[in-house]
Amino acid sequence: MTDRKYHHGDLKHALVAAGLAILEVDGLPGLSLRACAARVGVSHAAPKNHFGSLKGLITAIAAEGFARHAAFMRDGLTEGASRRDRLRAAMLGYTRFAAAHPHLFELMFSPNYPDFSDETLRRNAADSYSVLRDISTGLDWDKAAGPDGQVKTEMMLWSLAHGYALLAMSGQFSPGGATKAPAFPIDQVMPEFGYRE
Amino acid sequence: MTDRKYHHGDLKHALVAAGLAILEVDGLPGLSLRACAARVGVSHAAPKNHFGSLKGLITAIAAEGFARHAAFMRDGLTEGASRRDRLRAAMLGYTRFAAAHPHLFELMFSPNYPDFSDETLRRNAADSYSVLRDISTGLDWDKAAGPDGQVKTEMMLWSLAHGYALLAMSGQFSPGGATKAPAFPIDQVMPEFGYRE
DNA sequence: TCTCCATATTGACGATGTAAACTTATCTGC
DNA sequence: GCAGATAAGTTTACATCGTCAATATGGAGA
Repeated sequence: MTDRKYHHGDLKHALVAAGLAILEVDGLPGLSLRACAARVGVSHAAPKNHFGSLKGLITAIAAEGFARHAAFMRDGLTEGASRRDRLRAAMLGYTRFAAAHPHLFELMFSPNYPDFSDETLRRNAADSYSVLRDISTGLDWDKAAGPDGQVKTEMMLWSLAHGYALLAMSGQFSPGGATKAPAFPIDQVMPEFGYRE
Repeated sequence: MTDRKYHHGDLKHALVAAGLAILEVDGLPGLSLRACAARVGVSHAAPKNHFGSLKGLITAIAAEGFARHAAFMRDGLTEGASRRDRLRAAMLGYTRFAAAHPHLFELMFSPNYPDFSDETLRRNAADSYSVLRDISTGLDWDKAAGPDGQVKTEMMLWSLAHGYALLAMSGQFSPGGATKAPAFPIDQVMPEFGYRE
């Protein structure tokens, strides 16, 4: 059992971890199959056996990203808090995740990179979406009338969080420079709702 | 004066036009310096003289994209209509542009590709933003109190439009498939405002 | 122990962005 | 009108990337 085995043992997870680490440091342009393989200490063609192509690896990374995204949002939700506070906490979690991991966030929602028909990716993305969905049930606002009010409320909250996250990320809310934080966090840019407890 | 001149004459604009055309057909992955050069009928290194690098060409394409984006939004704004209608028209214009030119829209807001410190890009983006800004002045809603109410209103509207556009574009609002249109257009997912005419 | 097969390696190919050296046409000053 | 300067395009070359085919390795089951 040498330090450098021919069979890695858990190359699949190791490559995803390497990809996540590369994203944090070099961003999307630095993410390549060869770079991930090199970081794990494996030949450049090894990833092909586990993920068919670059798209496959990126899809796996995106799936892991959605899992972390959901966990990030759930982190601020203490069960006892009011509905109002929990909704705000989830929205803040959404945007804070994007600010903390901008490149991963961009990869997750980039129409080109991941394969959105992948089963685990769909499941993790749906789970992440369900955090906002669960909290937004029964919110009262002017568009929430009729059988589609729930869907419309979800669409609005998700759009708001997603748009804010991306625009803040690309520096559009801070004309002085992309590194500066936006003037107001998202909970100061949300409409008020009536909360049926 | 042959048909095939050594000096193209207007290569800079021709390359941007070629890039836009390639985007419509092949999307972002098909956009490359060499592909644009080939489409114009010029050697693969010719673009280097006008744009320093791929980032330079992409920045020019994004700037043109913002100009078209602003025009798209302004198209629905008839001067006589009510403020309420104009706001809705601008929001619909925002999302419809993204639906009509998804790859260009993605390029415009991708944090990696364009150089957001470029002067014309900043100017065109600011002009595009000003369409929403102008319409949203003086809207009454619960967060619009105080000296920052105007900024918060702009941030909310922009975030809402942008998030909706991106999520709809990547098929997140239509679980059946990315090609299907979302169930509700954005004007049915917006909060109501008080309008000070 | 022997065989099968998933796993990893090596080498190669075409495509891409970029750089440097070179060529061609247009412009400028006389 | 002409000669040098300069802008605009070409050619060649190189490193890197994703992908493929052929090969090597070692563990699992008989």
